[in-house]
Amino acid sequence: MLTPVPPHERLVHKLGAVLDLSDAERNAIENLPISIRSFGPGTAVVAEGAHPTECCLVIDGLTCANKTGKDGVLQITSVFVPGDIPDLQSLHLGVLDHALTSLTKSRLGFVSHKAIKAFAHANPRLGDELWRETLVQAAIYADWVVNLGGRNARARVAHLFCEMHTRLKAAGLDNGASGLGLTQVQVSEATGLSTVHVNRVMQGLRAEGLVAKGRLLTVPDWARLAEAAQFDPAYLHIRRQGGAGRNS
Amino acid sequence: MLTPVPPHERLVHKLGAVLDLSDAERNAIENLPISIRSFGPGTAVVAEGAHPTECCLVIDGLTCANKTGKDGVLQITSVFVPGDIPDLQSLHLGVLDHALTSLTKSRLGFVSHKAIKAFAHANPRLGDELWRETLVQAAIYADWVVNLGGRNARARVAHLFCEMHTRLKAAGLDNGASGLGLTQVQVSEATGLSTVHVNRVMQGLRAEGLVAKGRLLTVPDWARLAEAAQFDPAYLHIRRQGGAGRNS
DNA sequence: CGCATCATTGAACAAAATCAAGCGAGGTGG
DNA sequence: CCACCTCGCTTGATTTTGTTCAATGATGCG
Repeated sequence: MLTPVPPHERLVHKLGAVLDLSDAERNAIENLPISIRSFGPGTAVVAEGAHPTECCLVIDGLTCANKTGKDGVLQITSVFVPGDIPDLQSLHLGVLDHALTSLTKSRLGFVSHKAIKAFAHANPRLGDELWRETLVQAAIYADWVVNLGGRNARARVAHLFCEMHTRLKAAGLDNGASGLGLTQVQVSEATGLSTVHVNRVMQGLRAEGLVAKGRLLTVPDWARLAEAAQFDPAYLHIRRQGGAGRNS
Repeated sequence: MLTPVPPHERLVHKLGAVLDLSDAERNAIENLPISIRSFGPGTAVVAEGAHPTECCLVIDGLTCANKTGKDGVLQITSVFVPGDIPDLQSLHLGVLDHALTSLTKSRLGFVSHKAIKAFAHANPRLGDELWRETLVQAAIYADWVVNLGGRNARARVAHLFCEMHTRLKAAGLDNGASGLGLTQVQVSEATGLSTVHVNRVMQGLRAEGLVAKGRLLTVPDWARLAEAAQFDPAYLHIRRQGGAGRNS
């Protein structure tokens, strides 16, 4: 199911989407010591409150950041696609104030903080780009605030799909990539809705022909879905590489 | 109403709360060229989509980041207290993907990107600290996602108050500081609730003795308010200086 | 086959939005 | 100084949206 992508490929793609990599830079990326671990769906990767000594790179599958309220309510705050580095912030903040959990069967790569720091120092352009990633991450959080605070259930769900679709595409995984796809429970945790309601909303979206049945990720009519979601990809700060999420 | 605080004082306090400033560093801060502008409540400071060439420092009053949906719904994504630099991200991201609006009568300081970059370069420790600020900002966004997605109206409003209280305290403005305080409309825009409902929720909180009448910001019973809000200040990443928000 | 996970359904219920006024304090202009 | 207007707060009635509870199908896998 998961094609064995060389882990460094993800980084090269990610950083190369913004910068023209020199041979030296490409080399530096490929020499990063990455240790790979596989996770089943719904498995804890890093716990809330941990003080990680390594950063984690998504290679295959989806991983999320989530927080658990004392009342046990789980809220997913962000979803990460291949090429993302979910806990980059811990590099400079020390603590991780949210948990990291795999959503699907996934492969993650781990790089020691030490190695990343050395890497960033030796390749300032790439180091800056990693920094920039944390800012983009923040922009995504901000948009989630808008999504949860300002939109109704239908738009929320549609917006999540739009974002995922656009980011996956930017990551070079145009939908085709099988194995991806969230359960309705996961969608509900990300949108702050009940499972039951997510189910009904999705039936609605399907009836309208905005999403396809099998497993999400297939978008029959991008324009109408984006419309329903009031989706404006600006906040993703994607530069070149598939641009801003045109059509499916 | 607004005591004329020397603008650099805010930065010294902010950065000094985390680092022991050397004389040279203190000097560098005080030599930053800051131009001050005053804004009435509810005034646009920077528009969404702008490409700012200067960063903006909150000196007095409250300022917020907000986005407007195409349907005209306004969502506040973050509130900034004196000492904060709301658009620090634009320094590296170029675009500002949200608007900046003053919530109360406020004084803001503007520093050119050029000056900040030179400053950060000349004072690496302080530059890093500015970077760190953007990460903390991201952590706050993430917590807002939890607040909007996972909590009911009462807890949402209470949580906002807890956050404001804690941040104001950390900024050295223990409540006493008059002139601060949000309207119920603004609270509703920040919590994603209707104005009417915010009103009712606040009446409830007052009846429970969790907040005082006059104008928010006075917290009669911090422990119970924090309890109602499920407030855990860890995400604010405040180090020393009033610690983590003990009692009012 | 039998278990586990995910999707779906219906009915009753709760939470919050909406609509539509009214109130009260502060500020402005006549 | 008072009338008037605006802005923010408050209220009640009603409707919408989403939740909860409790099952029941489906699908896939060992």
